[in-house]
Amino acid sequence: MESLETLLSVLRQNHLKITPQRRLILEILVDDASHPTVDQVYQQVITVMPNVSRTTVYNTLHELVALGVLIEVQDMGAGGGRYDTNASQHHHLLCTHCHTLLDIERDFPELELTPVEACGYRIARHQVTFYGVCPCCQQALASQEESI
Amino acid sequence: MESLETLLSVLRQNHLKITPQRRLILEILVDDASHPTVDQVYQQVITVMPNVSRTTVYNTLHELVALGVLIEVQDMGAGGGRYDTNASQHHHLLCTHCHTLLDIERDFPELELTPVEACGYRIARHQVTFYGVCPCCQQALASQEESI
DNA sequence: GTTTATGCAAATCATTTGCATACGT
DNA sequence: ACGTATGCAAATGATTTGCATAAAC
Repeated sequence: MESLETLLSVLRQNHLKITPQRRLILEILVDDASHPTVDQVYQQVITVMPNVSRTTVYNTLHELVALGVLIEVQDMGAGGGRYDTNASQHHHLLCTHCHTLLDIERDFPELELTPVEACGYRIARHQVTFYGVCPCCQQALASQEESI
Repeated sequence: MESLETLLSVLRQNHLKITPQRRLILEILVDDASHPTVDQVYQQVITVMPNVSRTTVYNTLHELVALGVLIEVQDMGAGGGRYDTNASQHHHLLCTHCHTLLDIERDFPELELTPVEACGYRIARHQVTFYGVCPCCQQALASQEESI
């Protein structure tokens, strides 16, 4: 996880202005490891600065993705993309029912494509997503079946 | 890849009616391994049956996903989900610039989470996505830098 | 002082919903 | 005949865009 100072210095290096809104959004992202959606970030933002617009949240998140310090995570089934400040190589475990997303901090260095498989692509990284049902939803599904 | 007959029999087994629209959508999916978007399927559909509505395409794709014969594929950056008839275990190689998506037919059976890592999740499958830049976009990016 | 960011409102794009009609079984 | 699927139009929801004002450098 990046520190707030690291993120701020990335902004400075790229000649982006450090506004109170951006600083707040960065603080939220650093503190929130739960892969928040744009709206979840926005809701946290307006509890502190009620006048910040969604546009600013979108702008800032897009800039951070372009700078490579934020990663966009896909969550099919739940509307809207999610964001992850953890730019280090890590992987995901997704509950296909409630869409809870856990980080898997282990690396899988053995995952390499052969040159033939890579088809000339210059490969930058890889991401593993495990799909399953979390303990909560296992219970919910079990009791659902009982009631049939 | 499933054959058209296999898909039709899945529909029959689930008491879904075989309408001309559904049959056409299935034919298109079987023939198109390029992970089409909903809209790309729709565009192909209306070249043959111009009156088919987007609603019907959405309905059919959702039903096929529910039946497990279609898989929804993530593609961040390009608007709209994409669909993959190849229900077998396989992985993806995505160009982060043009969003071309290739199938990697190799399996990675060594990818297993320890019980501790799985946190009680009942894991059903895993999916590896390699991110990189395709040969086309490598050229485009290189000539872009020259012109600076 | 210059450049960039913000916030608003309107526009856009993908997807969903409600419902009357048409069709497959 | 029955029940489901279709197609339309309208609703929704997320994201993007244009632009005048405000703020950071």
